[in-house]
Amino acid sequence: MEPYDHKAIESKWQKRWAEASLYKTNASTDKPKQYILDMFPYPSGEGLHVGHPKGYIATDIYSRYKKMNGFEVLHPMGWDAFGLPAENFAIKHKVHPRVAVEKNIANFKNQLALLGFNYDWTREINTTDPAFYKWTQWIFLKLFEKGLAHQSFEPINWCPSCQTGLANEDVNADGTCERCDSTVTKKPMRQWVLKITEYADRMLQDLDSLTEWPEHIKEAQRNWIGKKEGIIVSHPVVDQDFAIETFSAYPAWMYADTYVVLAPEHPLVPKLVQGLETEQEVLQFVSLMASKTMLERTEGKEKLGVFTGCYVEDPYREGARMPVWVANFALMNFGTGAIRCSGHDERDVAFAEKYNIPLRTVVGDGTFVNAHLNEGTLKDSGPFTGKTISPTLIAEMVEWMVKMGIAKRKTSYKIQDWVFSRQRYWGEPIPVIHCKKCGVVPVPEKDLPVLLPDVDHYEPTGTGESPLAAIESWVNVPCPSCGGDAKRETNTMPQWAGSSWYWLRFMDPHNASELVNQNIEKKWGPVDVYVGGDHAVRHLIYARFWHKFLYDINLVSTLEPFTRLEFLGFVLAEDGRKMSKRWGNIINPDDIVHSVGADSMRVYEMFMGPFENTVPWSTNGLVGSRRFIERVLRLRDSVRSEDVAALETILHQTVQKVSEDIEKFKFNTAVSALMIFVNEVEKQKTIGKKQYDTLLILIAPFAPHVTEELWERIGNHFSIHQEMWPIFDPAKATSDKVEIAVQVGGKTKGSIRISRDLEEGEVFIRIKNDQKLSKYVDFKPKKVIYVKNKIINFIP
RNA sequence: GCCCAGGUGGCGGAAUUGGUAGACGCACAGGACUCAAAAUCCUGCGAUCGCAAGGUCAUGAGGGUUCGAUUCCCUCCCUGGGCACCA
Repeated sequence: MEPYDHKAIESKWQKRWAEASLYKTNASTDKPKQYILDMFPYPSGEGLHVGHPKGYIATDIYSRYKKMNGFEVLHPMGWDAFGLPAENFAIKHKVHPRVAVEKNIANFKNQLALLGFNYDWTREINTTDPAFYKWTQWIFLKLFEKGLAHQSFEPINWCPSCQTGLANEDVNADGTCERCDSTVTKKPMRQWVLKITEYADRMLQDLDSLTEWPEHIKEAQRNWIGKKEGIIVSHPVVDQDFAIETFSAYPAWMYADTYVVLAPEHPLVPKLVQGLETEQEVLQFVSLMASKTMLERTEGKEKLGVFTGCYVEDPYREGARMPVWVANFALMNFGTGAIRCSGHDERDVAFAEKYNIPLRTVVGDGTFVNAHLNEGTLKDSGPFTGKTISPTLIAEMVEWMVKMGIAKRKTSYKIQDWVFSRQRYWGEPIPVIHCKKCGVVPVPEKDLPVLLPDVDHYEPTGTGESPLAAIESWVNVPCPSCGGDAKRETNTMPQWAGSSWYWLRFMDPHNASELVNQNIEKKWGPVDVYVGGDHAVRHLIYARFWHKFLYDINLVSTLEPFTRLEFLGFVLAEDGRKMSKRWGNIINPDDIVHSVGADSMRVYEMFMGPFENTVPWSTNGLVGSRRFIERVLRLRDSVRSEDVAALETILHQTVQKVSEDIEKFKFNTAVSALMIFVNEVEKQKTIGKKQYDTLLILIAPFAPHVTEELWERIGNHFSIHQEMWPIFDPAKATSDKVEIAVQVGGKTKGSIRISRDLEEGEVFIRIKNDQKLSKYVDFKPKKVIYVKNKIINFIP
């Protein structure tokens, strides 16, 4: 065998493929389409580590497989390059973000090129390209036009280190910034907000239609949307002419409530305490809470509150008055910001005991019963006394409350509107103009894109203004409406803007006049398989939101952007930790390609384990994949012109297994099936030419270079990647002999090789005649259980 | 606390309309080839008792259903992920 010179082979074929434009998508064909997409990368300055290409390898294999099965495949790649990481990198290294991004993209492309991917690079896109972000801005204007983008002045999440406002999705569960881990504070400021909440219900409901999405992703999105159905109850304030509305999700327990709690920022608090002797104390408490982050405010789950001195009427119990408190645990952004509290909630009980507020219970004998259980028989509950809580009863109670005018049905969501402006340089300028006379005026479509101007200082200002505000020549413009003096919006869009619609651009990347040509969208959309990790909530929520909006304005033809989602598991370092500069355990794919070749790396990453599992890198395992390829190379010396009959069955089985496994993204077992076949060929010592061709085609998506080389060496025509995928014959994939287990009383005693589909009596005779097995059946069985081609079990 | 996904050899993992647990690969051990080493090839490799034939135990733990359970049911433990003072 000639030595396996992976470097020569890989560079030779990468060049040939490029010269032949082998991977260019043919847009005008009658073939069925497949749109196979990776979550496009953020071109960071660190470059790729071996974990990054895992998903790209999978989509590469899948799209090669689909092409060989007669599909026209759209498999593009692009760059998500706006946002904080590029900007922070640029500030740190004192280069313009544009320059840094260009350099990083070039580096990423070189690294990807080494792995032999079949991307159609003629469709490459970049979110920071004005030709691209023109349309990102255009979508914003449409959102604005439809009332889904508006300015807000509510306090928002503010990262003091990144010096910008953040969306809820950008804040970790522990209240830190997702990018830099600084503690996020609240800051009141003007910001642009997208009304994603208007789509919350549809995004929740349509999750059920996404049958090819992993359950855990859908569950994460359900949690994030956080829909809760409940009721709103209005409580007239005693001796006042206004009322407080509370939200409750457990209507069966309303008769147990004895007091009401308001969130510190509830707008009625100042009005409620105005002129009362409690005013000072309450307002002090409110401003103390306002100065704290949510995390600090609820630290240690300690319950803090203050009595307003006011009471409200309880519409459930005539004459009953409920004291009104302000407390740290009530949240303004859920329900109405006001709650009824009872003796059936641990938190409410703890608070009441601390401040000596009387409690009531409506279920049980005084020992604590949690309302969340929705179980038990009601007492002291007006017309419902004596009834047992059930879904039917709850529905009945709500209906009665509505009829009596006590309550209204209300749905509350955890998801918040999307804070869409950033006070940073490296993002799409928000295309609006502020005019003293006309107010907010959208930039006319003909003036798009609003180019991001060059600026001397792109560091964040920290003043709540973006660095763009300092460029007077850019900021000052005539109002498009009245022609008077006006100023441009200086906030930019968040990193997630461009990635919220980019899959549409790939379909039609050079179209200057439309966001998407609808004929082309109907041809390619939606994405058939979308592959990536991370972003279970953010990117996938935002993308679904924009896609639904684009559907509503008749630009796309489907309700969902991604039919099937494959979520990948990461590659850990060999030491089991995350690959990170900090640990010094990063493995660079360039080094692996250099030492064992791209093909070995590709095979190994697919063989490591199930695609969705997070698995540590193993250099030993990598060597195993290299050995497999070397064995395939060596097999070439065993090729003869006639097919080997003894290999036919297993070859058909292998074709079947590999096809089914690629289809299901079970690449690890596909590789294993290929190894089993190669083992068998080695046992037979010989393989037919056509059989070897078939084997090479099966391996081609996994190891495209070496199979192309062998394809040529064995005298076939360029290119193996344009061959048709082999079809298996189900009849030939089953052998006529089977090995079945012989059991006595359910315990396996041995096995016997017999003809397929043999009758029970025949099997019994074979076992009787078998030297080893006959001794196990020298009794008269009470019962015999025979499962054809599987087991025979003799019950004594 | 609630929800989701998992728990199988020294390691990654395979097998589920219930039917021989540990495929495939790695690591390890022994052997062949070699002056030697690497590479390659052959053999072994869950635990335990046994010279062997063979037996017993074993898929997080404990119960259950079944001729038969990694697979189905119940209770519990652990790991990873999402949500969480959410009314």
